Amino acid sequence: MPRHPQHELDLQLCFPLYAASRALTRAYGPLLAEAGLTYPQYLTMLALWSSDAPPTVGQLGAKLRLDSGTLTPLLKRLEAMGLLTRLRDATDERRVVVTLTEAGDALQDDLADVPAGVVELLGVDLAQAQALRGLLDDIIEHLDANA
Amino acid sequence: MPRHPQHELDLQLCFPLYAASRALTRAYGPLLAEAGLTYPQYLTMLALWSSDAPPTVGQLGAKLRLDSGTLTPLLKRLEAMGLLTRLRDATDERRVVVTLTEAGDALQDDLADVPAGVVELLGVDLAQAQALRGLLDDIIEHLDANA
DNA sequence: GACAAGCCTATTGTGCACAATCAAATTGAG
DNA sequence: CTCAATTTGATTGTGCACAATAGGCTTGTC
Repeated sequence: MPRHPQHELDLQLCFPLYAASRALTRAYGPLLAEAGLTYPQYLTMLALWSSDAPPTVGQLGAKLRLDSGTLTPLLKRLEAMGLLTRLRDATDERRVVVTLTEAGDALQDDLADVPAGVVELLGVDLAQAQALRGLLDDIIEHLDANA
Repeated sequence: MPRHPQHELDLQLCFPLYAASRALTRAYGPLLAEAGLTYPQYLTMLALWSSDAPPTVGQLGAKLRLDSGTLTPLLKRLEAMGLLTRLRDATDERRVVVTLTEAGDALQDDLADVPAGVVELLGVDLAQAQALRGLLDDIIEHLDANA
């Protein structure tokens, strides 16, 4: 046992959060492999599918909380797959606008059945899922505010 | 908006879990940098501090749910820092036993104040923390069981 | 219209995470 | 004892994540 109770708490909170995130990534891996996507790539596509207008790399990064150092190579891979285009904004050449191709948009239909149910995959009921989401959103907001 | 409601759910559950885990890693980063540790290295040290006897790489991996491909280089870095030793088990030379050095054991005192309070860092109260832990543990178990 | 400040993306380097593969050692059946 | 199956850790290769740095673009101010 650790000599310091805070470390015990870390082992009981930080570790489960870390491990659960990786376990979910692993669980999705095989489901997404068919479409040739990794889990971060899938989350990126989700963010794009839920966007009203083609976002810039910066806007996408804000949504996913990822910086350009992570997003740029990831987006280049998705571009190489023909799922999106990366084009400089003509009106502001600092910006790179990410636009779904037809194939990128169509992919959400192919992946419609991938999460046969996240809730079943996670083994929680809807109330637990909502509670979890609420807790996680609060934590994200709190951690980012104090960053 | 996505055309498929499952994708909406993924965005509301998978993404927060993913983002919260990374936000926590980022939050610990500066605190651990003083001691020269990364967040995964810190979790590994926590696991070692809480072990009764020096574990093998495999046992440590089972505890942290990390495979040897991840643990081996991580442990080599901790060994290079003088925090632990990696020695073949004489009775079964397939096994590598990980043993804390005196410095490795002493480090937990240096880091006693690092999580000035995970709970405050996360911005949740104790009841929420326990609820979160319970949910995450269930999810980890469920995901691993169906792996 | 020139210039300083701030914004935005790319690049570089380190360190996980994991799948796939390999090699070595133990175990167990005959 | 012998050999095949299993166990166990290392190695290799791809793909995030992020800090630090650099450089280009725009904007606001004169």
